[in-house]
Amino acid sequence: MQRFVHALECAPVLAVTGYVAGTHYAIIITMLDPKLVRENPEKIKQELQKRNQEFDFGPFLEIEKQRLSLVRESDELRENRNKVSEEIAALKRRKQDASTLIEQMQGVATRIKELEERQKNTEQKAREFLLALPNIPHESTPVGKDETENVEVRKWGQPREFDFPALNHWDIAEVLGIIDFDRAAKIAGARFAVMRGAGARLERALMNFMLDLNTSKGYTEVFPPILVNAESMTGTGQLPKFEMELFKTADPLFYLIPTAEVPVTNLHRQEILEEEKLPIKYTAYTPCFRREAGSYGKDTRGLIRQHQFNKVEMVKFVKPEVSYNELEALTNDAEDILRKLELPYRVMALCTGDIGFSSAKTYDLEVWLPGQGKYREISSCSNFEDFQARRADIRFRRTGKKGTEYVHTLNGSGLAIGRTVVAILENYQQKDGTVTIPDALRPYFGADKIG
RNA sequence: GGAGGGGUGGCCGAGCGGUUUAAGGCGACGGUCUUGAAAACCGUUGACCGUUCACGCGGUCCGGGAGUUCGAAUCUCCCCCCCUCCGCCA
Repeated sequence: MQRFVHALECAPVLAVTGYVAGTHYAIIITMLDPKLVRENPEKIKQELQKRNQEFDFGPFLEIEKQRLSLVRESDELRENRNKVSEEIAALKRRKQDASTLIEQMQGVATRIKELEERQKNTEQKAREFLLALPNIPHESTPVGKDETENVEVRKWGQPREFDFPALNHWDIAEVLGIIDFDRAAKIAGARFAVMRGAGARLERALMNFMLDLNTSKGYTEVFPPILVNAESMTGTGQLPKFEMELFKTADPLFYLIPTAEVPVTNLHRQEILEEEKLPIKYTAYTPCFRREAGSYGKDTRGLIRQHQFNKVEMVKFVKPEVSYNELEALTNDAEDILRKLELPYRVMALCTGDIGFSSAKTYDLEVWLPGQGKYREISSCSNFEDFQARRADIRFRRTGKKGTEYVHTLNGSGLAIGRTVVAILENYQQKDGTVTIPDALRPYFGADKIG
């Protein structure tokens, strides 16, 4: 029941296959800081144990030792080569014989090539190891083995008391004729829906409502491509591990985004941002596409788990020292949507055993669904710290300081539209089968009820 | 799909095998001059890896990859991206 927005990050850890993006520029594909891992293996190992995952750092450290000595040796040889090449150039300019030096350098060239080959080899191995390491949980992330040990942080709103049996959203929708699952199955397949009439309008009203609310808080609206290349999927961490969760096109190859996080975070891939531009805040509406492989039998009915769904996302690029304040603010912004819609919800701090691969801390927002008598995930707000930024190479420069640092990236749904439709239908259903529309949504919806 | 042009430092732009350790310009920063500013003049001006307590030193980077060579921004091959025109289509 927990997994929705971050289903991707929570898929079982697969073997890393040494994926190499078909790329026209080099991607930095480390995740945790290699130097940090090399120098504090015991500490990292302990931190990752909180996720119930064991890693053997021995082979990695051995490889790194080899790699560094190769780097040193080939750097020295190259230094020598550069110097001698200059001498050769000088001799030739004076029309003197340089054949002895040239002969010497032939051997050096061979040796350098050999070392480069071995260096590349060790780099690849080290990289594979680092790629498989998940992010280190933040100290405030509760330690726990799985979703049963997530911690409820706060609760808002009182679930409504019904004087009639509360229906599931698909039953409500059927009576109203606003969602057509059967015809969706005909034209596409299972896990698709046709929104119709007031249903389609509700979907559209929610998008606009959420985007307007987010932009009023300083988020810049973007409408990005929903097909992206392999580099972008690698930058945010969907590739190589979670390829099975993605839809893709055949020729040419593009990936359909599973969340707006992918194109929006990648907006600044391989950029160095100026300090005064931060924080950068984006909000984006996009359709999202997920294979939902491995979730057979889960939420097969209704709108909860679809191959295609709409979502409004929020993404932030911030300075490291403020990222946890920004996470609280981001979560509050997502909560604000639920409060304005007057939908009861609770906020869960995911425990170390349940947070996503790239996340250091995650809050899930769970909305009350009377039809199921349960709270269900409707938003997931995460701080990735520098984990994604390192991978996607997004840095910033402090004004007046030399050098660069990685930004911290955060994102959260605000909100998943389909699940918001579910929540409205179930929470606002009336005895006569109609559904009233929350006050805040009426200007967007253009009516005060459905039916 | 067809034809052509192009990818060089924050930006513009030269370079087409060895005084390029990437010319020159713009911008930015520091200084001189000035009551202050402008102008002028002088200087500085990236990223990454390794090494060092530090100053520094070394290496790599001219779209990406492979090759030729003692030596590649410069030559060869493959790939990617951008632009222009034609065709086709929304």
